[in-house]
Amino acid sequence: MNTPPPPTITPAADAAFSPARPRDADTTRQALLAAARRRFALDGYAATTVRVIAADAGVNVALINRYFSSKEGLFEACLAHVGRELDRQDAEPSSLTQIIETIIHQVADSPSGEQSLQLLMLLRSSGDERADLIRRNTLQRFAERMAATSGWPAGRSGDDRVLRAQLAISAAMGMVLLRSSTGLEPLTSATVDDLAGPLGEVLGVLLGVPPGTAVPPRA
Amino acid sequence: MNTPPPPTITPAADAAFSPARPRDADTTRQALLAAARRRFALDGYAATTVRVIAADAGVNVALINRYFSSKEGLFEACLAHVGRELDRQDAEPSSLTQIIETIIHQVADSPSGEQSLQLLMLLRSSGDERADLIRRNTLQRFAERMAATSGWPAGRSGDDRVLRAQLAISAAMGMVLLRSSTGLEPLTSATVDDLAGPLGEVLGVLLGVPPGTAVPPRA
DNA sequence: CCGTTGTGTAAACAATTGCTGACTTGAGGT
DNA sequence: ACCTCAAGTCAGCAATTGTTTACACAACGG
Repeated sequence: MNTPPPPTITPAADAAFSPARPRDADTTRQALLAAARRRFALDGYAATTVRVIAADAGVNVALINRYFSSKEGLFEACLAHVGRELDRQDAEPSSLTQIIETIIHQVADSPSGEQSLQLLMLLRSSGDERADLIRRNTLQRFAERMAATSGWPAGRSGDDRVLRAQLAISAAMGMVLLRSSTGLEPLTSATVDDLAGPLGEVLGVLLGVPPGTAVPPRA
Repeated sequence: MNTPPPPTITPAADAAFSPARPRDADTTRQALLAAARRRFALDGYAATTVRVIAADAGVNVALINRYFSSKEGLFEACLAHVGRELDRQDAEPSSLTQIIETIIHQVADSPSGEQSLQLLMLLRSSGDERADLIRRNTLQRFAERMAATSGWPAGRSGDDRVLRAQLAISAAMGMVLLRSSTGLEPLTSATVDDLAGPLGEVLGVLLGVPPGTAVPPRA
């Protein structure tokens, strides 16, 4: 095959040498998870090879199969991690404007930052049924929590609120994806302050911020 | 390798038998382009194999290399096609609400419809420099045309208008992607009428539809 | 009628993929 | 000190990838 070198944005953690890595299974598991998460999120599942992940983590390839059974297993573990992280993030009930604030920070973060990677992972598919289920469930919980907090007055059906929440999520993820996968300017280089305004308006419109209530123009 | 069968949403055009396909080079070229476009858009570049594309088109694998030099070449051709199609689509200057109408129809179309596939292609990357350039240029033209038509009064810098146009595009593409790659409900099964409302509001906010001017609630 | 040219097919190639087995190596308990 | 077993390495397999090469078939001009 001659697939071009993966679109690696980040040349990977330079784990070229760790003079004497302590033999800790849990540490290497975390290293593999972190490396895999980044690669899967940025390059996609199919374009990511287990050898690259192992190299990023500074670990032997065989350990992926030892600790996660397969490439699929590693992918699922990444997805599960993102799910937990996303749940934890907005565990306590917060106000609508707080949620919007959170999302803005999540997506306006560097396109290759940890926050963005989490959202990107939810767009990546391995074609595996079980992995797709995890992904769908995570998105579903995310959307429903958002819909529950949305500020729509009575008269709007629950389904419509969930739909609008899902649209809000898709808008946020679309932005992150476009920023990370294409070098589109000025979008890619935009700062949080640049994005907070329009993004706040979009989320406000979708989640039903009362017309008067201005979304905080900047962080 | 043991990559699971590609996430093929569509089992592909059942080109199993064409009793006597006329030997027309141009026809097969188009067939390959159409099949490749669908696969690339829905499954991504890396997850799509040339053999599957050829099978979809009902032709031999070697013809891909004959007519497009390589898998990369075929991908570029798909991208170029999308670029032309997108340019053609909004060639004549139209009003802001017309543009919004067009986008709504483009994205609210079936997630695996031709219109949606075009947008999805712009999110797919092969890692090749030249292909990525085509993609970026297409997006750039698209965004700038949209920004030029946006209804913002003076006082807003040009850069901000382009940024907002790019955000509009990313929101639209995010929605299409989420609809096609996850089975998220009710988003995936939503009809044009369901989506036209919220989508119109989002695009209106980003592109500067004057507050009074209600976006047509439905097609 | 035959040959030439363009179109399509088949079989094989080298490279890469995910994965496995047998092996070293190291750390901790007694 | 030694022994044990988990942690890590290495070399290689079987399958799949993109691509190429040599060949078969159909149309068309002479």
